[in-house]
Amino acid sequence: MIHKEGKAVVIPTAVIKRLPKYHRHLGKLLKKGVEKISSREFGEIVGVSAPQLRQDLNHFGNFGQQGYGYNVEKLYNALAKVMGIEKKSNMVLVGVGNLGQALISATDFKRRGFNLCTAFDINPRLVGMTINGIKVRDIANLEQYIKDNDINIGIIAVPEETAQDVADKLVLAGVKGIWNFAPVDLKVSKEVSVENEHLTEGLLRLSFKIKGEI
Amino acid sequence: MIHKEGKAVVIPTAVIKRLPKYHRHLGKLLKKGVEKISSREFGEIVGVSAPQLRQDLNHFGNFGQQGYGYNVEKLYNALAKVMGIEKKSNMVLVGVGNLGQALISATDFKRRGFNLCTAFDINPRLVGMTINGIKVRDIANLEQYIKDNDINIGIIAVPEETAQDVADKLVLAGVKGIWNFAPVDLKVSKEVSVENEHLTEGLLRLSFKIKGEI
DNA sequence: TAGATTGTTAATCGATTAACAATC
DNA sequence: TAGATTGTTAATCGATTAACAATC
Repeated sequence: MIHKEGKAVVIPTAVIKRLPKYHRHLGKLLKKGVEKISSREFGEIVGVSAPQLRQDLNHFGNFGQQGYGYNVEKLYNALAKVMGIEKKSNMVLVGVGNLGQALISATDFKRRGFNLCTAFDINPRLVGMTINGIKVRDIANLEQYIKDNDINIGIIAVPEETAQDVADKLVLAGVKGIWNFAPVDLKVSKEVSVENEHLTEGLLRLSFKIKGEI
Repeated sequence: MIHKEGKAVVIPTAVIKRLPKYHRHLGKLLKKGVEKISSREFGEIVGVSAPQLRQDLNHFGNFGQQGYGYNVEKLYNALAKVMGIEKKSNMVLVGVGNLGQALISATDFKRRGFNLCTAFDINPRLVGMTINGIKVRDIANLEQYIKDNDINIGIIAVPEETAQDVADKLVLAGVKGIWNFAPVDLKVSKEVSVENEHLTEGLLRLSFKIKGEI
């Protein structure tokens, strides 16, 4: 629960969805050396209206300054804190197939405060290998590893059929969040958060837009 | 533009977002041999309310029957048609790095009416290879290939820095849609649709949910 | 026919935008 | 101080839910 001036506030889901985009663009501006930006300019960059941007940010605090705008670095750090990425999150990956290997090699989220500690697979040919500095372990050791290494996020990159099973194990071991790439709607106890990457859904939406707009 | 009873209707974006999920679950029900389903039962499965489900579907036609519910197969096919996947879409992939190779090997979207024809890369060590039956070609041939092979979707799996450049080339060659995996907001002419898979954004949302809900 | 469940209108809820006073 | 731009309230817009007549 977020608190603002002592009161508990529920953040609208629509706002939460936009925060990562704000953070990403602030990172780019920071890299470019931009010091300050107005809600109008920044709204244009991220594709939202200026009032919406101000509304969104004001759920978390008053980061701007009248007559000036927003300090890019300050806002960047504030949003990082809001999203809980100033302190790194430890993650494990389950499933070292093609997608799993791609995730091991991905650099984008490492830069954003996430730390992939190890990977697990059921395939004995993969177990023991080290890919891009990440050791692949036997899935039998999943629970113990999670408990011993302060892991709070599990990434699921296994086939559809075993995804729920892996999710159950992750929850049992005590992860707080699951980043799921299997095309399944996982059922987990409601203390655990799930974020689905149902890639094919994006492709179907694209198809709809193309074919529906003739 | 969708037409219903001769009138042009704009479909709310919120509805469009849910269609792929409906389609996926209908496919699963069909496989299970379920013949009919009520909006209440199906709503429970997909996680929306029964009235919302009926509202959503009625944007496209009256697929149900009072006192009976919906015929699973009929609805499945109707939605496939709505999303434009009864006729296969031809796609090309640009960027055969780790993620690109994972996409080449992905089976999920092949089942859903999408046909990956070939891949392109700039790296001479990859050009000429065949991965999982998909030939890797030199990116110099991108435009000609798209024009010659009735390609309407381009998949971008190249690094951030070159993504916009690739998008420009795809648009110039005449694709109608871009499925983008680079963490960039592409700028394209508005006749072309873009669907972004900004994976890290999902992870940041997950982090927010975990850290924000203490 | 009676029971079930849709299709659809009206009511509610939530999210976005407009407007402007506060203030740097 | 004057100009700029925020923070915030009120108005509008869009999406969801409730309710029920239509009908299989």
